[in-house]
Parts: sequence; C-alpha cells; structure tokens
Amino acid sequence: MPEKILIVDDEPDIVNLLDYHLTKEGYLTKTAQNGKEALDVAKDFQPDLVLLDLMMPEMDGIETCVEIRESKEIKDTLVALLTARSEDYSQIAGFDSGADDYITKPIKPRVLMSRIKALLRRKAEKNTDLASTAELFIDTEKYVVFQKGKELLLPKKEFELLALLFSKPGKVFTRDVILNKVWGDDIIVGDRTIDVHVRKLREKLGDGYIKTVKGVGYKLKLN
Amino acid sequence: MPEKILIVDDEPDIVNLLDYHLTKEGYLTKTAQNGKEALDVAKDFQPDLVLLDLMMPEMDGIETCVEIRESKEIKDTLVALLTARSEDYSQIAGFDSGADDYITKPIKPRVLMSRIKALLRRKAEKNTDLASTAELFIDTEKYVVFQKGKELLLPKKEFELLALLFSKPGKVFTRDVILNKVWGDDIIVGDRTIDVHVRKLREKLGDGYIKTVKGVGYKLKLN
DNA sequence: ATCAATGTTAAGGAATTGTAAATACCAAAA
DNA sequence: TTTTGGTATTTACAATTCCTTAACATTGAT
Repeated sequence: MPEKILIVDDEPDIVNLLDYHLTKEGYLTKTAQNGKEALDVAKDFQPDLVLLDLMMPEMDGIETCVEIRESKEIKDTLVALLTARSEDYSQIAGFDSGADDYITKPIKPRVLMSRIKALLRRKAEKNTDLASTAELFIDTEKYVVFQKGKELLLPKKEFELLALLFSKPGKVFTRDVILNKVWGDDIIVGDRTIDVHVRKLREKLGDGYIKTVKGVGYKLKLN
Repeated sequence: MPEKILIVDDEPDIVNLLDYHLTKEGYLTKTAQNGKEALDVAKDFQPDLVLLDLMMPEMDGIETCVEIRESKEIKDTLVALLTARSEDYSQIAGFDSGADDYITKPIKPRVLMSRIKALLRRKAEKNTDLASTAELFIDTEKYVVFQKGKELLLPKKEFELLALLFSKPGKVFTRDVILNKVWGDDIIVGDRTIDVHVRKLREKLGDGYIKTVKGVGYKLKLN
C-alpha cells in the first residue's frame, strides 16, 4: 500500500514539481492551496505526511501545523514545513509548531526524497523500537518507562518504586524494604504513602502489573 | 564495506545462531565468550556493533559495556545488551550501563535483524546530511548551533549547557553533573543559576527541547 | 463476620523549579 | 581610565509539581 502525502502550497509551480516527483516515486498524493483547504482534505485523505509551505495566504504553515496537532483526526500525521532559506525564521525559531521536519527551498528533489523516506521510516520504526518487544522496560538513564513501546514519564518517587519492583520481576518486596530503598532508612512516612504511589502507578500502567500480596508486600508481574 | 559485529555470549549455541544469521545477512562477524575476551577482540576488530549477553562468567554484560564506554579505542561502538526475560534486572535498573539497545531473549531472528539494521542506520545517519539539517545540531568545534537549518549564536555558558545535554539526547543530567561539567568542580554558584540558563535557552530555542524532570534534572528531547 | 491490611480520594503543604529584575562581572573600545 | 555592551549570577518571589496525610471504603484471611 503506497504512502499518502498531502502537498500544500499556494504556488502551483511548486505543487506541480513536488507532485511530479512524489508520484514518480510511487507515493499517493493530493494537493491543497492553503491551510484551510489542507485541513479539510487531510481529514478525509488521512495522509501519512503533509508537506506544508510556511508562507501562505489565509492560514500560514505554522498555524496549520498547530491546528493539525490539535485536531483529533490527524494529529499523528507527520508534518514537514517548507521554508525559503531567506525567510524570516523568527516565527519558527521561537515557536514550537510541532513539525517533524523542516525542509528549505529551493528544493532539491533527491534531498527531498531521502528526507521523506527517512521520515516515513522513522515513523514506521517507532513501534519496533527500543525495548518495545518487552512489555515493560525501564531506562534509568533517560528516566523513562517504556510500556509497549510508548514512553512514559513518571515522577521521581513513582519511578524509583517501579524501578525497584522491576529489578526483580516476580519477587515480593515488603513494605519495609520498599521504604528503605525508595525513601531511605531515616525518613519516616505514614503507612498509606506507599499505597498511594502504587495506586498512581496502576493508574498509569494499567492494572495487572503490580500485584498485592496481602500481609507481605508488592510485586511486579511481567507476562 | 560490510559492517562489523562482535557477538559475545558464553553459550556456543547462541553464538552460532547469531553468527549464522548475521553472516547470512552480509555482516562481518567475530565472536567472544566473555567480557574480557570481548574487550581484547574489539580493540583489534573495531566493530560497529557489539551484541553483548547480560549473563556471563568472568565479566558480565554490564561491566563489559561500562568498560567499553570508558575505553579509548571503542567507546563509540554501538552496544546492544541481550537479556533473558524476567532475569534479574537489578543492575540494569540501578545503573546507567550506557547501552544503545536492549534485546530480550528468546531471540527472534527477524526481530533481531530489523533491530540491528535500525541501530546501524541511525548511527550512519548521524553523520550524513540528515543530521546537519535535523532540527537541532551542534558543532562544538565551531561553537555554533543550527536549529532547523538556521545558525544560532549562543553565549558560552548557554552553549556548553546545551552541548552537554546534546551529548546524550534523552539522558537526564542532574544538577550536580551539570554543575560539574559546565561550571567545574570547584566553582560554587547559587541554586537558581542553572534554571536561568535553561530559561534563556528555552527562550531562544523555543519550548519543547529541554525537559525538566523534577527532582532529578534536565534532558534534551529530540523528535 | 470480624478486623487488620490495603485501596481510594481529595486536599494541604513541602519542595522544586520558573521568572523578572537587579546587580556583578568582564573584556573591548573610546 | 572610563565607558559600554553583552554575559553571568543573584535575588526575591511566583508558579508548579509532587508528596504526604487523613478520612473513609473495601478487601480478604482467619
């Protein structure tokens, strides 16, 4: 199944040029002349990638990109902004438009193609990436938890608690041990504190990971 | 020129399996049975990637990985750790091994291959045109930051801070580490100094690049 | 069925970080 | 030397996130 690309620019020459090359490479394309039109078309077309000119009447590239990200239907589409080299970058630089790539005009077909290919590939890879085969994986360096390939950012205490449980999957950790390792020997906290953190973890990870062993402690269960 | 992969595992069966598949795919391979041997071989062989079993006699995968990172000759090699599911993760969970990927056994050849290909390709891309046009690129030699193709001139401290974060995108740097690396061991500054620099960077780069991990530190997020 | 252990929720407070403005610093130019 | 422009740090306060508590509900072993 060919990948779908939506080309948005108010200059017909550019649109035609891009269309020609992309079609030749086997992509399925549609075009639009401004941001408003692009949004309409995109919701139907469901493109994998939107090539968006920065300077356009009606609604410029940045606005459009922001709207795409805020929309429900197409927020996960890739967006590449086309910018003229001489253009005023102040808008782009100061603003987090949420675009995935920036391609400068004049466009060199070969560069464009390799860029587009790389973008689409990276998207495809995102779910085959690091530790995604494992249901749960912890990266202490990045301080993130990967759950089925999705990155989860946890607050410090929650992260440390999960990291402790993760260090020996299946092993039951008593409350004493948890307090010692996560809070430290000397710190004294109430007896609901651990529960609350466990609760928050369960909220974020879903049930089924952290098991309670009543009267003993908690353990992590990996399938 | 074929890419070189060093396979390290104490179980001959696994080594042979990996060797077979990798050779078939056109990679140039060597093998080692433990960490010590691996280090020796690697320094000669100069592999692009080291597949490292976590559990080994003599010197385990983590130790070996750390040593690789600390070595002079092969610190930039890619390292992928092979871990058995539901193994004892206490080391991984507790330390920064510095590995680039974690692959869980049992190994599925096809998964392994796509994973390895992705790893090697990402490394290769780092030095090609993609990097220079990527969203953010730092040239420590020229003391220049490129953002979306546009050159950005930063003051010294800001540049050094950003360069540090950029040296391992995604990794969280604690305030301590930042102070050590950017300011130096002996210099003492107030506890808002880092924040202010971060703020200035965010002002110039836009939000979305530097993330705060409360209670831990800061990290750079690239798409 | 009982009761100790755990689950749940919301709210307050503690700790950390964000921010603007003032001040200190420092090197180059006048 | 003095001025000047930019950079670096401090200060004082605001904002935010996170942690903990406390009150009450639910669970499950005996």
